Amino acid sequence: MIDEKLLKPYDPTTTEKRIYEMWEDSGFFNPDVCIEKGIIASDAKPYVITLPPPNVTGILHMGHAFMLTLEDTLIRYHRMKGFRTLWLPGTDHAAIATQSRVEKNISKEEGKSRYDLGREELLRRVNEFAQNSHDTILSQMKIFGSSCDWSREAFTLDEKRNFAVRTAFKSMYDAGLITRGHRVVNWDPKGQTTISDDEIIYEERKANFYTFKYSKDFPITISTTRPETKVGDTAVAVHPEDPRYTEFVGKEYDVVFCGVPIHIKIIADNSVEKDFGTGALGVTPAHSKIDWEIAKRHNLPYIQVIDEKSRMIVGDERILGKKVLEAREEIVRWLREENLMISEEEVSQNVSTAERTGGIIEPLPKLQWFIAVNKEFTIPYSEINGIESGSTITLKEIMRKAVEGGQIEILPDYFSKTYFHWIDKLDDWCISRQIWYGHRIPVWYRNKFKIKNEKSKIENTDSNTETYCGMEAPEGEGWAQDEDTLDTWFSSGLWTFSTLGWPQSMNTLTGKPEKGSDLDIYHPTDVLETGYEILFFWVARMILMTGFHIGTIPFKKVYLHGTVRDAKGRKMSKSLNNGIDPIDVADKFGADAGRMALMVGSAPGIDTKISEDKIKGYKHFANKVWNISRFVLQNTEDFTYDENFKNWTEGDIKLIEIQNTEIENLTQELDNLKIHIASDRVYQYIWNDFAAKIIEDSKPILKDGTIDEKNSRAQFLLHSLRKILIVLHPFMPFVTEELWSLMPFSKNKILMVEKWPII
RNA sequence: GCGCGGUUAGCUCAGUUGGUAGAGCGCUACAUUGACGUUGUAGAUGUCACAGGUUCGAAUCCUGUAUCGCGCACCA
Repeated sequence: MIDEKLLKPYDPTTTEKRIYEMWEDSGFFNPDVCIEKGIIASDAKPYVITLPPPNVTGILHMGHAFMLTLEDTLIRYHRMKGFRTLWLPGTDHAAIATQSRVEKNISKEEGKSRYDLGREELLRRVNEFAQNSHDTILSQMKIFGSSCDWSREAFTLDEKRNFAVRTAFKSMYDAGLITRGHRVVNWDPKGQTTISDDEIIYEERKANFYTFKYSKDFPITISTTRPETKVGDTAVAVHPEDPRYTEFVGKEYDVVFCGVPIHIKIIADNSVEKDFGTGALGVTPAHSKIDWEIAKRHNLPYIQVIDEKSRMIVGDERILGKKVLEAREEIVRWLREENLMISEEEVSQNVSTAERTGGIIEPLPKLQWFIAVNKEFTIPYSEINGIESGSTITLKEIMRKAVEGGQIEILPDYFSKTYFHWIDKLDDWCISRQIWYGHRIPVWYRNKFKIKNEKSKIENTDSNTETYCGMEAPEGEGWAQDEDTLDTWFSSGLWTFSTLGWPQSMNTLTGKPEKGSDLDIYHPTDVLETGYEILFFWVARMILMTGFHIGTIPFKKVYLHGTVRDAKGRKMSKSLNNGIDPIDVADKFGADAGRMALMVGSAPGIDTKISEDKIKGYKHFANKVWNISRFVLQNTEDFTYDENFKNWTEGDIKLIEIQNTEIENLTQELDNLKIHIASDRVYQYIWNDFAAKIIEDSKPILKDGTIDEKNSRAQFLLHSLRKILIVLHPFMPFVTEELWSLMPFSKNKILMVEKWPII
């Protein structure tokens, strides 16, 4: 008898939740359980994906749904192929992103800042928010069918990961790769923290380009878009071979610039372009990275004239205490009044803004922690091609060699060029942040160390300051821990191995993981599937961290998916209100339909457009599969499914061959990570070949055929349906699992762990 | 400035070593009360951005141009 469910159209909403709970109860998301229960062989090859942990900043969006779909499809496929398949889930504390989000809420609702609340209370609020986000995110992931091993779930800020972070920091500190130093860094006045170069977003804006002289008697004209910084100038740099200026090189001048006495030395430096502006550059060492470098080369002093709140800290009532933009106007007015202004020109320029807060970056000299990417060290153990154990290398070389040597393959491959290009230009990574939510820097100071955020000009590493880096606070009186926290990408960089038991599972003698530990079995992981926008932030940092700490690679393949856009190709955003909520999609069309709509035709690296029409099409498809199943069952009621049936007609043998080729091709495409083609292929076969042709042709055979013909065709339909449900399952897990449970050939087994057809 | 992509049917996009152009959606006509509210069959629409070159043969390889986009840097 046919189950009554099948007589009605497929209804995903009443099905999907029940199916997910059944999977979860089975325990088969955990590869170790699969081995225990004999589902997979105990010596099966592992297949591992570590989930890029979603930020606990709110809810999942369509991009997350895309990521989950691609990964779940790969995971389900490999699980069915008999791999020891692990999909390790987790969430990311996302330091600045989360804290600034909560700060924004607090400011809006209570009008308070983080300093009003204090460190402890703010952290309490952030943790509460993070917990809520986490819970929402997990339930959303389940709605999309994600078959992760929840027993191994991790959080970038939990205790185990904190232990890993402290361990990692200390060993990089001991190797001399993490250092503290005074440099011009990217200061975000809005977020009140430094950020790394990669967290800057450039916005093109119009600006005035002023050309002027410091004073009437000053011999050289200079240009700038930021006159307010000129009160901090200590030199004018010209090109050594610029005949216009050679006579002045080496001379020094004292001038009073808008009430501020400044001392300017004329220097010659190769970095100055003769043809830009006047060919002379006013050097402001404290507020420009380039100028800082020039100043270092020429032993020039630097004078900080802007503070952490973007206010002037020098001058008289005209500029002192004023915001930089106001001060700029004052100085421009003064230049005009004094007839020092030569010209004003409107130019478009890139303004540096902070990714998370939108604040305009103010370069400031600050004492911060850095990871030195160009500094040589000895790597004790290495499995990376081209890097010998015990050789002297740099972190940059680890990042380069791991990809260059072919151990890590990036898809699409042209992104490796972008990757190398980025490495070439890479500078030291500033890892300290003046925010409270995150991993506290495991360093303690005593004696002359002054807590930051005082309005002191420069904190320094005096010889009187004792510095201690360790896993725990040092013994003795008077130690104070560094107030700062680490860049969130520091902990994410450890993600593939910190989630698998590092560092506890490392054997310190061999430098390798203990035999039989998770780290030993499941690392390196197979595929890192993530968005191309975090290639540098995350992918590169994981390669760096894994190479340094365990001498190997974090993953073998990097699959970079594109950005999910709306039907018109616009990014989905709150302000445009063009976002599609993946949960609404699951409600309205079913998660299966949403998954297919995201996958089909979405090649790696290419942005993908999604519309309700496309999703609707795949809801129809789910129902089509439902109806195919009903047809097959209804028309084979007089026959019993025979697993070992041999008496095929010649016509059916041909169809089986075609079908086998089809499955072979599908398998190959999945193995080659061509998910966008594989998903379309399975759709094409089921609808156009199987439903439209084979089923139509079966009607007369089943009605008027000979006994043998009828028998063969009925068995073929049943066998085909079985295979169709299996090969469609990784893509559309819910509807296929539900149908499977209604089939005569399912034998009460779960489709999720059924064997992929071997041909 | 350095680097990387895209340009194929009305729309969204495939096209895997060079061999007479593909899919979905949409459109047109016909059929169908049906396993299918969500069906089937047939059909139309392409100088594969443009111009050269290599080749027996180019959407595919090379050179150049246009145009859209992305990354990095500069931003005195």
